[in-house]
Amino acid sequence: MTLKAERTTSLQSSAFDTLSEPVRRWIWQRKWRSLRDVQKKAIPAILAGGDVVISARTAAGKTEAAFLPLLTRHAEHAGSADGFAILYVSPLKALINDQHRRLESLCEGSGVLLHKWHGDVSADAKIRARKRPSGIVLITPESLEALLVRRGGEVARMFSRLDAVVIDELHAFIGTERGMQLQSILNRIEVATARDRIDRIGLSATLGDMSLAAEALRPGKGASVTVVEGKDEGNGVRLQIRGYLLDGTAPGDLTATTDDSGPPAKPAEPFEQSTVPSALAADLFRLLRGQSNLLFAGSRANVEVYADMLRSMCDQASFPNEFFPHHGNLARAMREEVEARLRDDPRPTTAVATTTLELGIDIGEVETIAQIGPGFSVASLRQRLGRSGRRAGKPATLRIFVIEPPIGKGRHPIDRLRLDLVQSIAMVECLRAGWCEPPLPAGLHLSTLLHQVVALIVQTGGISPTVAWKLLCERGPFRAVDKTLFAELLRCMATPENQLLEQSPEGLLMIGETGEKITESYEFYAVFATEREYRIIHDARTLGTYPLSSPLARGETIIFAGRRWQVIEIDDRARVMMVKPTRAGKPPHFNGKGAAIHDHVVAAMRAVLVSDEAYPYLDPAAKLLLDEARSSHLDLQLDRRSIIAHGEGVLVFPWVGTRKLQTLTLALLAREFKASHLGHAIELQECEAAKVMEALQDIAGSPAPDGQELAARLAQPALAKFDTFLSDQLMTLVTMVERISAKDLPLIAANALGNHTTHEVT
DNA sequence: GACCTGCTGCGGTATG
Repeated sequence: MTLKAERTTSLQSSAFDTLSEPVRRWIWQRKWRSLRDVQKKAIPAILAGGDVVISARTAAGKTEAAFLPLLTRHAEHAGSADGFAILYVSPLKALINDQHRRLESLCEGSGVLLHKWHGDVSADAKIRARKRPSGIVLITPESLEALLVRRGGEVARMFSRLDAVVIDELHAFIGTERGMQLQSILNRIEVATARDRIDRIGLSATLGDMSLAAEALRPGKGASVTVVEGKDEGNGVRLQIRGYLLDGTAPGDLTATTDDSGPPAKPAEPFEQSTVPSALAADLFRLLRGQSNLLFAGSRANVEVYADMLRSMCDQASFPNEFFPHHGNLARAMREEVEARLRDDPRPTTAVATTTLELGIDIGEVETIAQIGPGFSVASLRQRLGRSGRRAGKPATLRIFVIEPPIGKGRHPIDRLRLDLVQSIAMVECLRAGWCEPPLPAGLHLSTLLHQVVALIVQTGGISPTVAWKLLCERGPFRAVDKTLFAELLRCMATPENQLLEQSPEGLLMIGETGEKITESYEFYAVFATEREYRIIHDARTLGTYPLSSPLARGETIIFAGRRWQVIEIDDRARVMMVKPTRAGKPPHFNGKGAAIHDHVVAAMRAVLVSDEAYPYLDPAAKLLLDEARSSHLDLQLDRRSIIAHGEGVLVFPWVGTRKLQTLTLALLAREFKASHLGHAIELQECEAAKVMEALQDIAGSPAPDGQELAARLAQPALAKFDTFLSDQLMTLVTMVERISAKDLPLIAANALGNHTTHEVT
């Protein structure tokens, strides 16, 4: 059979035949042999009309799966200039630039205009698009917000002919402030154009439960969304977990360490960021050098430490460097250099990265993925794994490197349980079982609702409170906010201190003095909070940014952008730090906000400790560490109890996720225990096990509290961007709903009691 | 025990 005949056969699918002539011609020109699985499924679904979620792994052709049928639908209107036809929303400017390149020829062939629209696009290009609105717009949520706020009067004209909205990386929006804003904006567009429903197409990574993505695409009506899932066309997975101890110790020396005489041990301090076991350093160098990889180091500080270490190992061995840091505080130009080298340069390259390289930016194919420690979610483990194994016949390869504290006499039970290793195994097991974290249940999102009220007032010029509530909360995404709470929020916004809004004599909400001020600044459009930062500059080149809250002194040294520097000048007014190269350097310091591990993962950890399953993907050192963990678990009798005496105090293991652990800790603090949460356990100082059991039994047997008292104990810093405008009462309400789970408290306490009877603990 | 993302309209000056 000739090549052409072969292609004719495989392209003669019914899906292909339903596409418009220019779209089919474009596919021929690309010399595609056939449509990908996800495209064949998505085409009929999108041509039928209605909302669709398209889910498949990175690089499975989701973009074309959406645009081939959408352009077919658009064929008869092509060329008209009385409104945009398709709105594509992306969380990243870089992705808009990638997609513009991908769609250019397709749109040209179909006679459809294609507009890029984000902060780096010239005002001129935006004005031209606005004057004769037509075709496709690729835009960010923030630019879309700006368009609605600044050109409120033109919204109806620009979008009245809108056929569909495409949301890329839908999963990245779910459960976030930014996602709430996007849902609200799309709803505002539908209302402004008097359209009941404009079709939405969501492009998403595969989630454990796709109904959540459907609900995120069309809040309240998720059941009406068609979900299209692409078959995984991957080549299998190679997984390994490798164990390491800090230098001077070896795993497997358990007998010498169960001696409980002497003072009770404290858990090992978290490792100094700069401490990398020498065996781990040597293995990373040996396993990664000579090919292209991604090394996820866990934090920006660790990215710098590992990149600096591996670069100096290249130097010492007289090899050219092939390890480069990549994180959010590095200058865009430096990050793009690393991305371009991965994508286009034949030289082997390892990017040492944070989550910056998890999203869909085009970096081509890498051989292996490496990760330091268990990480924080199964979802991100899955995203990372999808970055390798895309070449024919090559499996995805992932190695997790786990560091455990050294063996010492009378180790703390927490250390003896090797929880980082156990968590790594638990996460891999969750991944293998096809589970990953669902997004958090919707919170109140009062910060973003406050923002949307201000934006809506500016967009419309004035609106009645009832209409605003119906639009934003009843029809829009802020479903958890009833009329009473909305009225309280409005009152809070109108106080003399806030002055965000005022009410006209006719009862319309109007913009207040502070409202005017904050909407004048371009900083208004984004709903997520950001830290203020210095720029770090060497020889007129910006290396990146550094938080104002971790100031450095003149003369201090720092590892940054994969090199070592000394601060020579600081300009606080201009917020600039000048640096020069030097030989010494300490790791940089960024402020993390804390991670939350899901209940399901912690339950899986306990299952790993209880079972005697041998996991084939453990290296010998990791096997020994798991043996230690299981022996310790038995030794501490944690198979039969969850409360153990330790020194002068008590340890409680409820085996629940971070949020519930935090809630139980608060409840114990409220009962005057000196409680603090520690890894996956709660430590209570200077108390007896029997007293703790009594308290837990009482909590387990009492009705769930409303959480106000517990929330009042917790610090309530303004976390979300507009929290500073909320009253104490509203802030406490947000804390109750979004940060603790009081309704589960009796169950958590019962869990912590396990199968104890009062006689078991002495 | 963490990470990431985004930005208008104007006035100034330089360049063709």
